[in-house]
Amino acid sequence: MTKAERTRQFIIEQAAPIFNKKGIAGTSMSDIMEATKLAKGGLYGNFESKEEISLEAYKYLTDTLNNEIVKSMEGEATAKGKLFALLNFYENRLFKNNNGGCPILNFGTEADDTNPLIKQKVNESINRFQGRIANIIKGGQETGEFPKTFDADMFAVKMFTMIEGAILISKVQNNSKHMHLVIGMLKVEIEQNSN
Amino acid sequence: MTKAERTRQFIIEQAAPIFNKKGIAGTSMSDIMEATKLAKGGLYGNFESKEEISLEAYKYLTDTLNNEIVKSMEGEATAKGKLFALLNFYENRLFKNNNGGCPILNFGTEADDTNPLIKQKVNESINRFQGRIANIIKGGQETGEFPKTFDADMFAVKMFTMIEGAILISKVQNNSKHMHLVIGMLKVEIEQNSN
DNA sequence: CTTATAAAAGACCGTTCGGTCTATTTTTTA
DNA sequence: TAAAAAATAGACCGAACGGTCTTTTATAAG
Repeated sequence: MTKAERTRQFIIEQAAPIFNKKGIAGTSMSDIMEATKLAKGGLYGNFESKEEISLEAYKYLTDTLNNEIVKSMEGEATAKGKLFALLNFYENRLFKNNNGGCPILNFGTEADDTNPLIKQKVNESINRFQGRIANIIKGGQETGEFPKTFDADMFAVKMFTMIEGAILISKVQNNSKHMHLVIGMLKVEIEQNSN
Repeated sequence: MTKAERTRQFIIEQAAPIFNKKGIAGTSMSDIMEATKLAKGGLYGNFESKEEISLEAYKYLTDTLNNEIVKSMEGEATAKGKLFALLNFYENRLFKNNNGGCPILNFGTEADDTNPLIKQKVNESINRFQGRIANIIKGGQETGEFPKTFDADMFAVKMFTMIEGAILISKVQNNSKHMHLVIGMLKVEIEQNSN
């Protein structure tokens, strides 16, 4: 890893939570200069533009989230165990590290009417996250954990939308009350659909 | 209504969809000048700052949404009829008028880490919308439409979070597929909980 | 250790930002 | 319709914006 590669990665990691909190339009290059303690030359020597940094920041945020999710499900042998681990992860992570919440929610709402490139990336993230949930359920149907009548794709939509909605409410209300309620409801529904 | 009052209202109405699409940070006074065909003096003669316009724009967006919802439920005699009307409203409105989607979602995600005043207003909106759903269900329990075992507050949370999540996905994916799925699931659940 | 190369500093650029203020126009009142 | 009052135009302001470019500093190779 060359010096430039390390610096580039460092900039992305420092900028990511700022973009996630303040948005792309709301984040200035001087915000990133301050966070990284780098001057203009340090930033523009490693990136073409603010837009490029924001795109890399989004990728970094979702990749990190992805890795954390995979890790949280490690060691879970059953489909139900994986789903519960995933739900526990969302329930606990929300206010753990103060990095601005869900990047899909933050970047998605900003980009949908303004930024086609980011919008496309968010679209891919949504498909990946929802697909993961559906695949866990389908896996559970293979092993007989869940009945075939349990609609995996539909439940994935329900789970994903409820979690994102709960993140919105929890962030605005500064507490995890609604997140807890939502996670609780989802767990009940999974239990009810278990063999 | 004086001239100034009319102009003020006109500015709010023209600015509202811009803020809803581009966000507060992403909207400039020149955007509003262009939309209203007014010069600086016309805007600052009626408002203190951009922040004041954005606040009034948010109030206008949510008030309008509120009125449309009330109107959509007019003539519905039953609790179930009201809930279905509300669901149909969300299902149909999403891409009808291209005004940027749900202001609670848009302003909430932007304001949660940056703008305490707007954040507080969004918080109130969430309570109002959720409270309305819960009250409809509780009304239906009074008349015997719904069993007492139907948890009104919990279902209100579920309905609200699923709708907001579906708006996010639908906007990012440029189609109503997920909104239709979510509305369908919610209707099924209401039916299942009907006497 | 010297030298070629790579990376970062920071002065500088034009533009746009939110906002002010006076001159002018429009509206209202008498 | 004339005068007073209210409302808007638009020139102007300093600051901050994203971005460029030359100089300086740090790294890496011989």
